[in-house]
Amino acid sequence: MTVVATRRSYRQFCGLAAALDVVGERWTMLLVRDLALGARRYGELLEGLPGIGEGLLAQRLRHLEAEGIARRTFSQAHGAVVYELTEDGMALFEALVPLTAWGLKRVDLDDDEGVKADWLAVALRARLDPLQTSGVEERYAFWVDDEPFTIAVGDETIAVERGEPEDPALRVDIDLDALMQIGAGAMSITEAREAGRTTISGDPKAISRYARLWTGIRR
Amino acid sequence: MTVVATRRSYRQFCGLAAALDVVGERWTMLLVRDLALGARRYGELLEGLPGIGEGLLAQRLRHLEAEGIARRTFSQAHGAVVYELTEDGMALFEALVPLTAWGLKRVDLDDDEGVKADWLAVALRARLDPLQTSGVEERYAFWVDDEPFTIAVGDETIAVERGEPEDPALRVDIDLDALMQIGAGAMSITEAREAGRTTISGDPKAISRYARLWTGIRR
DNA sequence: CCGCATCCGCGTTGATACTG
DNA sequence: CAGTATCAACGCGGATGCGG
Repeated sequence: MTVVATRRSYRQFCGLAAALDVVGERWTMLLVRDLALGARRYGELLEGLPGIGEGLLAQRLRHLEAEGIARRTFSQAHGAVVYELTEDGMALFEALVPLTAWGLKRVDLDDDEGVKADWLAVALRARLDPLQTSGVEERYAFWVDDEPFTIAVGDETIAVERGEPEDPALRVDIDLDALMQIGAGAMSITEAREAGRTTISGDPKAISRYARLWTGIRR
Repeated sequence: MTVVATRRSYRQFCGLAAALDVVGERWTMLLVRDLALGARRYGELLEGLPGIGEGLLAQRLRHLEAEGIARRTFSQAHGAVVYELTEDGMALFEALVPLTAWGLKRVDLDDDEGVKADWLAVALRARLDPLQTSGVEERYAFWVDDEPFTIAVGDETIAVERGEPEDPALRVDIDLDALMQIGAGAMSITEAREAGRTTISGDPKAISRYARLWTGIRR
């Protein structure tokens, strides 16, 4: 018979240790990252985490469910079972953004094996500062190659999702390689613009509000 | 001979994955946390991370060194080799603060009787610097909610134990939540005082000696 | 004692095969 | 497609050893 799974715990009276007791094991935080961009099916998650064992993914999902971080629901849109973050799971993702920003400096540009637009959306979110929002509720269309993303801005909140927004206040187009180089600090936005790698179109005031969101980027 | 250790990597173009490639393995983030409180000796780190294998600690330290997160130096003050964070290591610690804050909500306040108090004593001890002792032998009463601790100070020695001291030189009162927030950097001691979350009473000179013991804490 | 290196037993992980 | 079962390989924790 199976023995009771004695989860390994740091058992320290500390917020960081408590967080790591819950999401410190391999793949768990990346799973939260993938779910942060929207509801995902089991197969989509597998695809987004190359190298994870199938059994391990099932185990991690059950754990996130038990901890109230993710939720298993039936999606009309997908016509199938999907996993999505709870409110607390979203709060966790927000808490991971600074760590993501720190790690961005260490991304290996020459290792584009397995580049995915989704991961860039996360990187995108890590570079936008919710405190710079103007309070205006609006959405920006952000196209990376032929992949559309929505940047939804509200009062001190920013969400980045896959898909095209309705009624966008502006539209940004950029190719994947340029975005990678900008994110890693290897190219400035101005250089990308001059090289025709990116364009912005829309209401100038919206562009001004949008530009203010960016942090830690060479203009 | 042993084979070259092929470090396991997520190999994803993503800031979070890159960060976890560096500090995602077991104990590593907690090690950064402990180093963030000031330079520490090998033995002190071992004491602050109960359960870590001794060999593993050495391995993690070498890794943090190679990644430019920690530095191995000789400390005049300690009279021994110590490890300390680099500037980039400090930036990493800052990036962990929101995750710590998220995890604080999950710290089990109603943990089994002794466990809570024992870990509290360890956490307390980790933030006091024996080298800052004045040489005066005295004891401080440290009350967390309704739980009394004794901080016994001698000549470059500090011991923290459960229970109420005889003849204390001063008395500190603080509520558990405030103490954890201070430890996580989410609150300064001054803020806690102004909010009436903590009080110190006793001989002003003893208070001055006591205050000097604290390291790596926002006042 | 302190600061590690080495070895061993076991739990966790990764890849493949299998089932409804 | 959404998982489960199985097993080999790896990471980890504990004990031991060893020079300073």
